[in-house]
Amino acid sequence: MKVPECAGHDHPKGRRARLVSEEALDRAARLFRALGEESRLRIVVALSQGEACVTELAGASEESLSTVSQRLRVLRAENIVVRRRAGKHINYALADAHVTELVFNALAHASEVPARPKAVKKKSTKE
Amino acid sequence: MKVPECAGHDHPKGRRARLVSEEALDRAARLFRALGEESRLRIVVALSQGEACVTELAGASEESLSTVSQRLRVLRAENIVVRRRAGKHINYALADAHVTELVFNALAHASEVPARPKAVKKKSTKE
DNA sequence: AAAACAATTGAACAACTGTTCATGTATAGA
DNA sequence: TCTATACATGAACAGTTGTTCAATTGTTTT
Repeated sequence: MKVPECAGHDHPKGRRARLVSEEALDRAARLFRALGEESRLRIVVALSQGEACVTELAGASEESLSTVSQRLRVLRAENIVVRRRAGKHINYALADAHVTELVFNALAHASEVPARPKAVKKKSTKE
Repeated sequence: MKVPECAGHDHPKGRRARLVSEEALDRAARLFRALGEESRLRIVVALSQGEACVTELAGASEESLSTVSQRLRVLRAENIVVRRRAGKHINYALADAHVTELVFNALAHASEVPARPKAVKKKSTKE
C-alpha cells in the first residue's frame, strides 16, 4: 500500500530555484557563526545593556584585553558591533536593532526547549 | 581636559551581575553555531518553504545523502528541525517559529550592511 | 523472507577557529 | 617630546568541526 511520501514527487535531481541570494546566505552564515561562540555572545549580551569599552568588557569577564579585543574584532567584521572613540577609551555598542532581536530570539528559543530530548527510548514509542 | 570615558567608571575588576543564565547562553551559542554554516543554513532556508525529506534535500543541493543526513543531525541536536516518518521517507521541518524568525532576521541584517565598510580612511572622518 | 530503498551512524582526516603572546599603534597627560 | 594608557594585530599552537566512506538500521515491496 502506497503511503504518502514527500511532496508528490519522484526526486528529480535538478536543483530548485534559489530562495535567497548566495551572498545573503553567506553573510547570514557568517553572522551566525560570529554569534555562535559563548565568549563572543556574552559580549554581545553585555552590550545589549548599553555600550562599554574594551577594558570594561575585559574586567567583567576577567579576561585579558587582548583576548577581548580579538573577539571584538570578529564581531566587528560581521557588523555586529560598532566602535567609537571616547577620550582614552574606545566604546563598543551593538550595531543595530537586528542584532538585539536576533539575540533575544535565540535566547527565547534556547529557554523553550526541554533540555536535549534525547529520545527516551521506551518500547514502541515511535516518533 | 577630561573627556567622558565609559560609564562613569574606573574599571573595577569585579564581574557584573549575570544578565542571562549560563545555560541559556550556552544553548543560544550552540543554536547560532548550528546555523552558522552555509550548507546547514541552506537546508534551513529550504525547509522554511515547507517540509522535505532527506533525498529531496540532497537532490536540491546535489550532495550525498550521508552528508545531508549529518547536517540534519546537527540541526536536530539544536532543535532547529524536527522529523517525522512518512512512508519510506522521513520528512524534516523547522522546529518552530523562532527559527524562522531568526533566519529572516539574519538575512535582513545581512542585506542591510553595505558589503564590508572597511572604514574608508579619509582625512579626519572619525567614526 | 529476501531484495531494494531511505536514512543514520562511527571513525578518520583535513580544514577551520579560538586563545595566547609579543609586538605595534594611537591618544592623553606631563 | 617622552611616558603611560588603551587597544589592535600577526603568528603559532591546540582544540573543534565538517566531510566522506563504510557499515548499519528500519521500512516497503515482491
